[in-house]
Amino acid sequence: MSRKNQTSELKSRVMEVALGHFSEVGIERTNVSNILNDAGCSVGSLYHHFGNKEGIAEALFIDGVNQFNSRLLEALLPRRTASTGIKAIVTFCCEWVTDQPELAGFLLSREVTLSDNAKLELRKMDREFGQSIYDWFVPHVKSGALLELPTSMYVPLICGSTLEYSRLWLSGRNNRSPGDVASIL
Amino acid sequence: MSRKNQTSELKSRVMEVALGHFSEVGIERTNVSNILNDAGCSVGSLYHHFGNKEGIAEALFIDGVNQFNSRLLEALLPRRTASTGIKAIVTFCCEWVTDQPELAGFLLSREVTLSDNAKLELRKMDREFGQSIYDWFVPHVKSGALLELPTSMYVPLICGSTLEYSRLWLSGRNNRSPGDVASIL
DNA sequence: ATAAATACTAGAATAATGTTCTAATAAGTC
DNA sequence: GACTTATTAGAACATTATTCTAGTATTTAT
Repeated sequence: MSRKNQTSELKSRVMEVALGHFSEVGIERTNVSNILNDAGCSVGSLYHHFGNKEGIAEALFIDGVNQFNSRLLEALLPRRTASTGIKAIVTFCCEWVTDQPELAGFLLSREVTLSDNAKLELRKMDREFGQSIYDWFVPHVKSGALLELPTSMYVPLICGSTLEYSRLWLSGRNNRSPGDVASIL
Repeated sequence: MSRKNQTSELKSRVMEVALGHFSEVGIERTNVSNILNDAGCSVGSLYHHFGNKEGIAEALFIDGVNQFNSRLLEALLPRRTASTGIKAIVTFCCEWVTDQPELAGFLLSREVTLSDNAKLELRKMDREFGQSIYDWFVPHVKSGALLELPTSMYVPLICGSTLEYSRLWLSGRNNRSPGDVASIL
């Protein structure tokens, strides 16, 4: 195997293993040595690729947000009416959380403290994502199908309840999964 | 000063200082030694009173939830109609977050990993709080003023958007405080 | 094809820091 | 006033993330 492949395989193996530990006991309480053992990685390699323990969390976080954003857009953009669009967003959130509870829990926990670099990258992703969403929204606000509100309020209003329910489910405080609830929506 | 007073003063001094550090850089990245210095507390005392670093976070968490719950009930219980009640909850959340951003951020971050003991205590608080809320709700559901839904869905539906907006504001991602938004509600 | 440069791996050594432990001190109690 | 208990103190300890030096494989340039 070429080195590139070998390397990227090692990285994703580390990230996969780390996510398991992080979501089970939190970042602080997972030992680097456990990750090393489970992923079959040496100390040197890990620190070469990720810098430090937070670096793994950061990579996971950015990957996760990227995946979430692009899938959400896939679900939203084809919709032609305000109502089907909003429903698509809500349904997508519910299903995404239910399908990958570990990753969802990790992202929603906000346990990660991002480096300045990661913050910049995330802000860039935010802007691009926000712009795509905005473009979809504009015609529906203009047509009067959706209320005109300060832009910062749409996301919390549309996703807030769903995410809050998801948090409760992820922490084991209610039984029906968001995906299950969404299916009767 | 009596020892009891001295002790409880030391404890709250430690908690106050710790909250400052926690909300600034997170639990993991605050050094116990910084807390000790800033609070004027010895290693022995701190570990005697709190057990370990997480113990401080736990105490802060439980205190915070207690305070939030009791104040919310004060705001809700006097309301006589479904609509004024729901509005009271939303307004209260917005104002509470805005008034004590550090504590709110700390609670919403869910950075704390609770010990089994703390979980039990919290569950007990949850039950009592839930019961009080439930008692207020019942008549309004019966009268048809509020939809009948699975109980686990009321809190996310009523508070989710607000809390999500709060999280965004607390992380510096939008400018208008929840309290400010609520004032035009 | 060979040399030079680069990317990566390895794990022992180190440093940082949370926690324990023993002794001393002060407050409360009988 | 003696005794018990709660609290304080900080040096010693243990854990664990991270650094560092050396070595190995892979790519690139000549």
